[in-house]
Amino acid sequence: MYALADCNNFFVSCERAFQPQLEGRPVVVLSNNDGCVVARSNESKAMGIKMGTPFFQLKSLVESGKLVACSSNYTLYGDLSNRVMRILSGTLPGYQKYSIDEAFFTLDGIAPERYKAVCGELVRRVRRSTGIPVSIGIAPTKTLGKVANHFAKKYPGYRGVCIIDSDEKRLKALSLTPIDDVWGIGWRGAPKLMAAGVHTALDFVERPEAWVRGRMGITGVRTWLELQGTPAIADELPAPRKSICTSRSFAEMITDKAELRLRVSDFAGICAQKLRSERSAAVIVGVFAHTSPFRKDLPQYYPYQSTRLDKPANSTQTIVQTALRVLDSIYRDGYSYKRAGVVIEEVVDASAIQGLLFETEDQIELQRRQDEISAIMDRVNKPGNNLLRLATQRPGHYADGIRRDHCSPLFTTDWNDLLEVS
DNA sequence: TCTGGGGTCCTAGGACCC
DNA sequence: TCTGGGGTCCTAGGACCC
Repeated sequence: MYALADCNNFFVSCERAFQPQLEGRPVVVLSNNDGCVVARSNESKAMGIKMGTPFFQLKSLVESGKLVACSSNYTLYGDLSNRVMRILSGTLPGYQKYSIDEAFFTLDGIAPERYKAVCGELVRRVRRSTGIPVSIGIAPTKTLGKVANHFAKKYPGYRGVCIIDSDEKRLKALSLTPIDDVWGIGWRGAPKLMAAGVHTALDFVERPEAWVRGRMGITGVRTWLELQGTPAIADELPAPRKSICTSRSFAEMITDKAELRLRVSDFAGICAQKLRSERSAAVIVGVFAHTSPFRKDLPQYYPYQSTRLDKPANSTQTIVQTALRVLDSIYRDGYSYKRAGVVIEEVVDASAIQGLLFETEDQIELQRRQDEISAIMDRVNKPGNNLLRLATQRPGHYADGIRRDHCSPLFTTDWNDLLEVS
């Protein structure tokens, strides 16, 4: 059996953990630049506020006190996520992190009659220790675990834990689950299914496999199997990432090449840091820059280009230099850039890099020095600051240039700022 | 005026091989 | 007049997840 633990309204719950006055009030958390809604409390969901709503459409609600809006504070959320996951994985076996706020577990070694008691106690302990409400769904497949989790969240009677462990419960749950709530059925697929008369998860599993295969391919069949109770989604080993991307929208449009180079340097520097933190190296470095798709009155430009390194690397200097070279080749004057990013497209194990056939002593020595400098940067810099940086990078906090007018303090990780001051 | 960021997997079609 | 069959690999785009 699988257990899926999922934090309720996670970003909102993180804000509430340190601002209890937000409890019971309609709250939303906004994306970077206070752009749009990325998390909602139950109260703001009940007001009809949708995921992705642009913040400017909600300003009057906030100004009249009917809604509280928080800028996103990912340093805080990341820290609370670690605390929650530590507690969960200390008790349940088979930990597989799925996202910042949810993880799958297996229940191997726990007697089935104790599932409810063990998970119920865990829900209470996470709440008590971190302030974060979490729900647990238990079922024979991951997709059914998601279904069970929905019920655990929606109905207080479950006290945070819902189990699907019989065919009777499974079919009852599927009949009560709208097809667009099913994990794996996206916003494009759901309308098509509904047009074909499939409105609930039960309608879906009653269709023949060939019907599903023809319309939705192999991924649809997997979801179909999982809903029958047959596992079809593998347990992923914690594989290293295959690509890494650091990108941001800008608070203001950028029309100046020098300014754009500073931003791209920052993004490349963060990519290099991420690579080193997981002992990986980059083979392909790509850069994109976008104009705003919402400004139909301005000329649009969406270039992306990448380049292959002679030898995989993860030093800040190499990644930044390479990214800037790519930027120089795609940059065109006369456009207002709203967003840019650096993408590492091929990630390899840093401990197994092959040397070049005709590499000179000088090249080897240069790389050794760059790696040493990067190692020092990693020791001094903490997530969210770049105290030690290249001259092509911007001074200051990584969040500079990102609008966040409603940001909470770094309640749990304020030592970053203390270090910066010292 | 104002609209996020970071991933994975699958598929179809083209290029290439024999 | 008549023009094969069977593979692999790569890529771009679509779909999905949070």
